[in-house]
Amino acid sequence: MSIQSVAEKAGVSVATVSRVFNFPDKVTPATREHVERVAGELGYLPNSSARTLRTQRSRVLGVVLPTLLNPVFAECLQGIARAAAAGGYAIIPVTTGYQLDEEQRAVNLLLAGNVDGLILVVSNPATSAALERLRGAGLPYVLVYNRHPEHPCISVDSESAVASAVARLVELGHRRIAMVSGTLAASDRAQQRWRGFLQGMATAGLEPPALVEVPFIETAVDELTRFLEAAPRPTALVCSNDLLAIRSIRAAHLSGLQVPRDLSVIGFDGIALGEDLTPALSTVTQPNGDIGRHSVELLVQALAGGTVPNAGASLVLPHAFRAGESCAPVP
Amino acid sequence: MSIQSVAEKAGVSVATVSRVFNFPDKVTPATREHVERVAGELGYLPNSSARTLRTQRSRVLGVVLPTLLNPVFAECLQGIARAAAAGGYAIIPVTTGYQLDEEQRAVNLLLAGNVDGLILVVSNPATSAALERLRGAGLPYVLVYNRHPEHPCISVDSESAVASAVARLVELGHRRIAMVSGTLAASDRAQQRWRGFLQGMATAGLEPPALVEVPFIETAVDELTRFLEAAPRPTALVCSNDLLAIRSIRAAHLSGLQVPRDLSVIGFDGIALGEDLTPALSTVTQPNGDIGRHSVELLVQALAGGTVPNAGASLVLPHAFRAGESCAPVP
DNA sequence: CTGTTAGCGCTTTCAA
DNA sequence: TTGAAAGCGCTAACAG
Repeated sequence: MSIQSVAEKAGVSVATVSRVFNFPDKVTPATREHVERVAGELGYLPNSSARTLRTQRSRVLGVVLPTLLNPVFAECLQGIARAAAAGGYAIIPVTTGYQLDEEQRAVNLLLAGNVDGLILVVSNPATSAALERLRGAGLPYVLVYNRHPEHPCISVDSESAVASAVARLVELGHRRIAMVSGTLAASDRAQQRWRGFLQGMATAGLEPPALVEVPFIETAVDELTRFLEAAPRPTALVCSNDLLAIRSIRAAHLSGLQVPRDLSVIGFDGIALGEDLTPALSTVTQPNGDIGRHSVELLVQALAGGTVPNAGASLVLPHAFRAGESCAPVP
Repeated sequence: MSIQSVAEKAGVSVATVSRVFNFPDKVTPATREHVERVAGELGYLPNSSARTLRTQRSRVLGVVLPTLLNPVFAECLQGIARAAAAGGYAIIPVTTGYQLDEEQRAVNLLLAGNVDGLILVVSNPATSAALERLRGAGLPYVLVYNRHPEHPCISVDSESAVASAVARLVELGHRRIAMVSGTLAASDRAQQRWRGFLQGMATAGLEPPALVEVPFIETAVDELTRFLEAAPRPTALVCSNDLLAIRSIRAAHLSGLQVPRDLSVIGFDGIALGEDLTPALSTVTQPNGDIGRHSVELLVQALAGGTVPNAGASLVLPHAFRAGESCAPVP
């Protein structure tokens, strides 16, 4: 089904058919209706490759994410998908599994794939080769979750978010508070959250706190269990993300500790599922869907204006503390 | 950066450059290396739209899913993404929010988007207009999770899976067992699971059991709470999916019931997160990633052979029961 | 082994 | 308002 066949069947030129689909008002209502009817009968759909080739716009956005297995990113992608659809864009998501080489591969793939722009979360914007390459290519992009002064980023202020989470724990009487995180080196978010933690502890005048770095998510529970069984154990845990918080609660349980009675746990991310858990997860919520939505809007806006989003367009969205039930006063 | 400029700079014809990228062995090693170097210097990447237009193959697969907010589908999509990438395909996912009209819209969008094939979960294959349209279009597709004798489907035998889950509960001494499900009318999976439940109960010679239909996932907990507080309350719940099971446990908690001491709960889906909960979720696991992977492989295989997957290629993958901790004997 | 060339389906001047 | 025609970048005959 090509524009050609529609034109023939309708007895008009291909240019007219094209106009009917692209600039309906540039065509007499009569011919327009006629063409539309014929096109409908033939089940004609404009070929998007041909259109892309001609216009140099694919109306496709690439999305690079670490994984879909963490609901944070699934929620964000959902937000991206909705906003993109609303704006007439399709998306091509690629996951990297937190691996730098996959990050590269993903960007290359998308660069070769004729996407109009890219939304991505990289391990670390300051050092990402993929990001460098992307910037070099001149393709519009927006980072999500990452924060960096030289790139357009949609993020939240993790640092102060974690600091105030610590303050809450301190108010509840906690003094021995530890942080649980994935590998710091692997993620600027983890680093920011750790800094927020240090800052919160310093503000409260508390001891240099412990960091439990959990390199492999699969073994998190084992490591945490070990940590919780060593004395003196903390009375509260601040976790770098909700998945880790959930695993920490599990580890506490395996160590015979009850949350929040014996141990308070705070997560970070605000995944929807946290609210349905028992105890409901106390966490710093990020507007994951909105983060996705804004990234699309920023990109689409720039695309429409023929510009490239720059660092000045960065957005820091509001975070919040969801009280939940996994935090309690020290007895 | 076009093939043309590479050809000129390398002093060869465009055909040669094309061959270097598509059939490297059809070119002298010398020229090949030369062209590759020049292409590298120029940062040349073949334009995929032009290629698609010419070859009529986009190497893109469309994916239609209800939502990414349920980890089942996120896990499946992750499997799809991996397998697709491995096979040299990109994916365009579209979510429908369980809405029939969105299902239509998604299929139309993808049909117009030059995808080579579609992977989809529809509400009900027997009645889906979108599926009908798709079949009419002659585009290769595979259903996932759905089951229907006239379509190629990757699924598990939910019916017997639920039946045997019921049998386990019966072994544990349960007699008053209820099922918790989303709207039956909205999903063939829910219907299959309900049938499995009925069958399991019948086999055990138990009373016509209760069904708690939860139309809106947001209000699930309220409804469940009400149900659990009415007498005589069940001693066990079989839930149509893990999210519902998690909410059921929450509802039990809100009603002052402890799981599994006062109430046993079994889920369905086997989302990874279930293992990290406390109590760990007892559930019927589906190989979500594999379901995705197989759907891609089936599609890619058909695509390679120039055929269309048909109902005969359907796969029923093995399910399993993950014992977890949310089930216990009746005291 | 390499080059020439037609044409995939569409949009977009430019003329009529 | 409509049409003719060029050309987006690539692949695949076909010829050499």
